[in-house]
Amino acid sequence: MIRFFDTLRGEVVPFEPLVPGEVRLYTCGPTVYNYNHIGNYRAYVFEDLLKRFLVFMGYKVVHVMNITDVDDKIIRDAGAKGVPIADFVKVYTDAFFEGLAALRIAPADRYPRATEHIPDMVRIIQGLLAKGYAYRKDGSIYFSIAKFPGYGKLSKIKRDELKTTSRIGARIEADEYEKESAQDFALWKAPKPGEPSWDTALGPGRPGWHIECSAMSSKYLGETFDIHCGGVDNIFPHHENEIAQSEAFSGKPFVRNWLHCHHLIVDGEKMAKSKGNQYTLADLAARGISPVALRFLLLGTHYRKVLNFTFEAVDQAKAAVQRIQDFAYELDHRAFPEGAAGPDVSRLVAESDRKFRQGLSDDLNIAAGLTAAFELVREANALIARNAVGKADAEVLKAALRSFDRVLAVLPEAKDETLPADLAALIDERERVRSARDFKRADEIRDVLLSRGIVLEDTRDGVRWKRVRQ
RNA sequence: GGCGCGGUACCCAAGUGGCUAAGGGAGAGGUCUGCAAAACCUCGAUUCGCCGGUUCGAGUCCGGCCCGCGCCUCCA
Repeated sequence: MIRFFDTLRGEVVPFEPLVPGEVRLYTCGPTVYNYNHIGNYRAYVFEDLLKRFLVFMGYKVVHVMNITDVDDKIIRDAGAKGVPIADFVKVYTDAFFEGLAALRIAPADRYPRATEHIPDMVRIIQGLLAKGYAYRKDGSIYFSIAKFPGYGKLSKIKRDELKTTSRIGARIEADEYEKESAQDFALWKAPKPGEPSWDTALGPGRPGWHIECSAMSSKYLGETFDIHCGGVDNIFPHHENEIAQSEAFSGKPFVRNWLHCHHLIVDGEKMAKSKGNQYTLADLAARGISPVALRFLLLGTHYRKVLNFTFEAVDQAKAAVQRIQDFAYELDHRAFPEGAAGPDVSRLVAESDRKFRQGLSDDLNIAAGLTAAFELVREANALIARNAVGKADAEVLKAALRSFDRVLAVLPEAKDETLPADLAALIDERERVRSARDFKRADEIRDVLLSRGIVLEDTRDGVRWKRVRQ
């Protein structure tokens, strides 16, 4: 049985999708006004783990992730640069998708854009007006949270405390706003000069932030769907407001399971532009950090815990990934004796598979999952060292490792990589001088290859090479 | 002030009442090797932020305290 922590209920609960065997998943995507930093990607990697695990467990997953391509910051920053919004947004949207691919995040089924769903949002806002949940004020339309009794149920905030419990220094004076209540939020914003505006049945203007997710999730996943994810910072106000809008409009429960990922900090401190620790993938690439090592690092801390990013932890993640990759390499390249699969390997594979499933089924306990995966690696290596693994065993182990990797996604994609001719020639030369016992020259060649990212291993079956990332 | 997460070996990180406190990294010793690499074997917390309490028994439950971090109107 799979169990997840549900933010709304505040406890770990059995996971039961609305339609057996199928999971409808909505994950909050980026607002494309800047390059994503590793904190953003932590959330996406967590969602990838969730989705890959569900697929691994046999579910069909329909995954939708929004792209917010109109909002205050986009308008502000595009304006400051003097760039058309469409061009401005494209740069960061493209970078976002590159980042997903680099981190081996399995693509969603759809990436709906806010600007392409204005009519869907208008329809919901019209409905909310008709039902009395929304009101007009100076060309804008607001949602009245007083009309929605369940307001605050996700974030555990009591409506009457909202006014007084705001962070010190950030209190909101009701009269600064043109709303009936300071806590009401905008569904539709009146047009302003220089801002994008749509002419709709509501009048001219642009959508508020929250309404897009209500519109696009219900359009593609239904008015009630299984899982909605995001960072903890989205709990309030974003997801709280989504619930209010969606449930007020449809009269049905919006989401069955809310999963929120905690934040990433760097060297024990919150990321901040002023601290210069808001790393992007490009920043890390410039330091020679491979995306797969980063993926493993982001994956390795349970999603409901704060992840402390350090460069030491990156090195450790890299070493751990290397261990798994080396094991796969061994299975692919070692000359195993002929023979049928033996009971030791079968038992090992069955046991680690059981632990892997059981671990991740427990609210995505990734540590338990990784323990199972490393158990397979360690025990199989021990059997190999004792010469107890035949060809058929190796195939069974390979299949098991590939199976885990459907979730972890850290193994090299394609093999059969060919070595540049000059490097291949060097390896041949080294073999010649080695048999002539000219070890000085042999070691020189090894150093040359290492500087090109190639490690040589002399085995009983001959020399072999592999690539290492710096 | 409200809501929430966490303090377990040098580092990362499981474990939520009971066999010898997972796993990974780093480290030490050994096997193998021309030397390496990889792999394997061995070692590594009498102890789980601190103080009380409950219990035959607590890292695990209860109370108190200390420390770190996050969210509280648009930041994943």
